Amino acid sequence: MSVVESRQLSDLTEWIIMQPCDCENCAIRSVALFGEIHQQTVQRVHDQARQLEEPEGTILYREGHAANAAFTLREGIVKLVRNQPGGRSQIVRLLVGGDFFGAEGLFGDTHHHTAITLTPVTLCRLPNTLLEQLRTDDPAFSDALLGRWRRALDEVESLALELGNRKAEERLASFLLHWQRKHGPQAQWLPLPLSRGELGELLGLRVETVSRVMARWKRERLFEERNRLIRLLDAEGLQHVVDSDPG
Amino acid sequence: MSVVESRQLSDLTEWIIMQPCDCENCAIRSVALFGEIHQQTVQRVHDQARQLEEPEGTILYREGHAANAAFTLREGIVKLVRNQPGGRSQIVRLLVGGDFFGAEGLFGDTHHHTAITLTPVTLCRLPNTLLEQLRTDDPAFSDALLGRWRRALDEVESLALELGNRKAEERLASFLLHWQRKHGPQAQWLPLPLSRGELGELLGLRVETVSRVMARWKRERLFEERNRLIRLLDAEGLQHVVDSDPG
DNA sequence: CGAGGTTTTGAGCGAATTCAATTCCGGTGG
DNA sequence: CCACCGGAATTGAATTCGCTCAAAACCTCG
Repeated sequence: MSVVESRQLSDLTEWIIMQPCDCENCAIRSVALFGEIHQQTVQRVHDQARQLEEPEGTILYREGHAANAAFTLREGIVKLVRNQPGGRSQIVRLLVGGDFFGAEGLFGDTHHHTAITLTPVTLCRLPNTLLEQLRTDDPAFSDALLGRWRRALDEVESLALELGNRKAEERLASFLLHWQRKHGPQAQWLPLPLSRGELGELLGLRVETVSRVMARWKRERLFEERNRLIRLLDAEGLQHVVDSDPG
Repeated sequence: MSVVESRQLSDLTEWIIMQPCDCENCAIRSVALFGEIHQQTVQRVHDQARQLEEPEGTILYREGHAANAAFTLREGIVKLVRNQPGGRSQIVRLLVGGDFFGAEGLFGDTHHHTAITLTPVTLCRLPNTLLEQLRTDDPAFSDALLGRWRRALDEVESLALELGNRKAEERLASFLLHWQRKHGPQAQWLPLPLSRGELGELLGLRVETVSRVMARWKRERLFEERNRLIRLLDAEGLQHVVDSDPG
């Protein structure tokens, strides 16, 4: 577990401090869910959606619990975790600004993951009632959803590819490069708010394995790390690790 | 590779023998894509969709190629494969009767997988033009698509869970039980049209590993196998293998 | 400073792969 | 009908990779 104690998103007091979502001037509107949609729809969202901020380590919802709302992530990073009966768990997706998640309620389902913030986040909460309205009233909304879902499927398939076909070092190198791309290739210092254990949960490895490899790579100056930021010093070299599979 | 030589779905001659899809009385309509949809929509599909039959080993489409049509699988089994630069590949999904796949064209994308038949199949081909019409005209169609996509996401996440957290025997046992469930718990003999190598491609294991485990299980009479059919003799025992993880 | 969590490092073990060889099996042609 | 062929399945031996167990070093925060 993290050093941060788990908070629950359930206090009534939370609701009082929540602000209406500033949809009109939302800086990330172009990448967020409602980029492609009617002004009228945006207005409706504005009325019903609520923006909230949460610290690191907050459980936004739990696997198996009723799905009363979906979220749009504006700022920060969230992990979606799926648990196994046996006590282990798998991070199935890392969410960054602009991502939409938690809409299982649209199908009358409970949540399929546990969503936990890895950094302080700001997000918009979209109640089920709103989602239902949008789906029935604005066909562009369904299309947007469809696109999101397809992209999510794509990402998880890539993850399965990694898990099934690559060995430890390749997975780690591949992840670092992927993370770099996700934050723009020009970015120097990337946030990496994942513990070694969490990297393991994502890549199907044990803490010790992750630690060993990353410690060595730091010694070999393939990358450096400060606080929870990393900088790739030799992307070339990392790419070489990925490609070095004798398959 | 399989003993079946790869056929391509491209001959013009194929088109001549294709029949209009019998959507009205389609036996699997309730489970197929258009179960929940207007009569008018069904009619339109009837006009434009074409039913076709293909033998085992047919490549329906290739990863990276233009996505001109999607398919509904009526009978048979299809694998969706994703390739790695390094030459390896991962089966990301096994499709059975009623499944819908290959709709990447809806987003202007090329196909994200290679689709290969594992048995003789009958399927309906839905050209992009039809898909576009349906999406814009019938909101229920988008909803149905959404549901399909969500279920697919769910399955792939489960696969990632297997690949990331379980060891060889657990994955195999888990797969056999899952396959049993998929064909109805009461079914005695299940088709298993996957070679050992293909099971490995699905579960992230080498041929030899799969063969060793399955050969042992046959000796221990956990299941039996004839032609390409299997019968689970001790589902209890297999479940125990799955649960035996010390995690 | 001390406590609790995280990271690192070491040693030994077990699991799965690799390489290599043999057996099995269905189909083909003599 | 049977020998033969090619691909798939099986089995063995050696190796490598990642895991487990254990302990030490490191933070960070109270």
